[in-house]
Amino acid sequence: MYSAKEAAEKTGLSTAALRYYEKEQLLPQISRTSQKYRQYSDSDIEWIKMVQCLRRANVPIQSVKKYIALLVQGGKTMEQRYGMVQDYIRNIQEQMDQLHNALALTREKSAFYEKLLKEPSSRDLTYLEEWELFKNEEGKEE
Amino acid sequence: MYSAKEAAEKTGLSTAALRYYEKEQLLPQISRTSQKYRQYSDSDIEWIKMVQCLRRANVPIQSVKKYIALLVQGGKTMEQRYGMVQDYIRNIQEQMDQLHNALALTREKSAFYEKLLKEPSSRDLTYLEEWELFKNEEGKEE
DNA sequence: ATAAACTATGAAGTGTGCTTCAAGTCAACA
DNA sequence: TGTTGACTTGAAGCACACTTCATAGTTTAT
Repeated sequence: MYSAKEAAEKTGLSTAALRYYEKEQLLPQISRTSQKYRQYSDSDIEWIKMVQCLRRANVPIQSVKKYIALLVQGGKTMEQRYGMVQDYIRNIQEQMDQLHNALALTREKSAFYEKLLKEPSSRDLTYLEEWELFKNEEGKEE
Repeated sequence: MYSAKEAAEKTGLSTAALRYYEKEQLLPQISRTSQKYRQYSDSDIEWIKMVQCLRRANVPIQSVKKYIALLVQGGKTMEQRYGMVQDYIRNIQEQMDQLHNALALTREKSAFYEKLLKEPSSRDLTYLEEWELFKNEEGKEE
């Protein structure tokens, strides 16, 4: 069993965030010592890590809450949960697509700068000139 | 040249968002018709799309603003901009890692549900049982 | 035994990124 | 001519995800 502080250290969340998650019902019942202090079990920590994993994929707290509510309701909600998980997967894939595009753009920019930084003459480019040059570079790729 | 509404349609942003971006100095000077209405050029639209690309990669507005301010200052800030782009790249890669993890988790969950949904007996699982089963499944993967 | 450190609670505050509102101007059509 | 409809502005409002604060009780170390 872990204290609030230990749980925070183990998960990388603040104790305030852990309390917030609990209040928002993203966590199962966290047991208490002598009716006062929270005690996080290993299983609680695991659960929190799962929530964190979803949160890092930008799943809204309300959605996680809904998923967990269904989970607690048990087996009869399995189809619904399956549906939610499918939505998560689609959403994550879409985000990866966007990141993929942004990575391509920034890598092109990076390569562009690397090239220009080798030519001292390019130091006097105005932003309009740079923009035009960059757009031409982009065009070349395909 | 495009009106506010047309620019909004072309970019998928609202006219209010376009004005907000302009106010926050994420866009170059947008020209005006007869001292009043905005006119977006093709080049403006391109610029907006670049901003959108960065925004979709969760680059904060203040960071885009800073990058653009450097860009306008010209060639002498090229190293700084190069540095910013490197940071963007690292950040995007980190986000992709997180999404990768979340995708793995959700795909496992999905596969788990697909298996369970084939067995009518599993309909009566409590969430604790499901959780245990799922954690065991996870362990198996490696 | 008392200070330092930790925990509790509810309520209020914060930062980000827009959206919505209020109040007015401008252009075009019926 | 007047009434839509698109545009303008600044200001206020909102959703989200926490964080911080004020206040108070508990535990631990010296």
